Amino acid sequence: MRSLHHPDVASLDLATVLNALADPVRLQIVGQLSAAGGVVCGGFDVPVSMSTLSHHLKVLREAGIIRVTQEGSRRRNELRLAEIEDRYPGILPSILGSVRSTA
Amino acid sequence: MRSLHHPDVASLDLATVLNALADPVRLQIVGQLSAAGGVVCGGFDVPVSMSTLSHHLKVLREAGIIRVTQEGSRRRNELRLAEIEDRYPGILPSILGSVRSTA
DNA sequence: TCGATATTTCGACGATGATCGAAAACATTA
DNA sequence: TAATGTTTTCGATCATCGTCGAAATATCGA
Repeated sequence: MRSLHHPDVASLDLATVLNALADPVRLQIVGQLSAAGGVVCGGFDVPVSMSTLSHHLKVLREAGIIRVTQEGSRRRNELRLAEIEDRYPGILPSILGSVRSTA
Repeated sequence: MRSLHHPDVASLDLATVLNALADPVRLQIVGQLSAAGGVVCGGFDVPVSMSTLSHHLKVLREAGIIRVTQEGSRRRNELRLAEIEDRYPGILPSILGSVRSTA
């Protein structure tokens, strides 16, 4: 398979990161990833088609928020929690906290 | 003058708030508001025209991030720091911290 | 009231984005 | 290799967004 590109932490852009999180569906996705410990694959509970979900996961990956790894015939998505915390301290935890209390 | 609408804290939407912050120019604006203690009016240092700046301020206001008050012939813009902190704890401080260290 | 200053609104334009279904690509197993 | 299940890509559509200049609105001072 074609290797997936994950931006280095140092090259992350704050506006890009925030933009990736500024969508209801993507907030659901990161919320579910956070709740499931980042182990969920394609079993997200989102109100969009599979192709649209794939698009959102790509946005999150290219923004540096999630890491995608092949696992058999599926793909595992996990939050890059520690890395983003290193670059933008506090942002992801506070958003995840609000996501979980709101959704 | 027509009274400016400011959404109540309880009616804020997380995706809307994040979307309002997910723009380079608007990040500059909130960064300057934070640095100036939220007292700056139309004297922002941004690389866009006056009408575009006005548009960005409207987006921030309608998202609930800033409060705009008339002050003579000018308008004062200030961050709704405490209110947003009450609704979404940690988000704005962490973003402001990253904005100031990046910009 | 008139003029100057500050800000917003009004089109308009080009770019980006969310969405879908269908088709293609990939990985596993028979 | 063929069949199956999972995910992505493609092409298209419709909506939203950032930007500008010009015109309109609002406020203050002479």
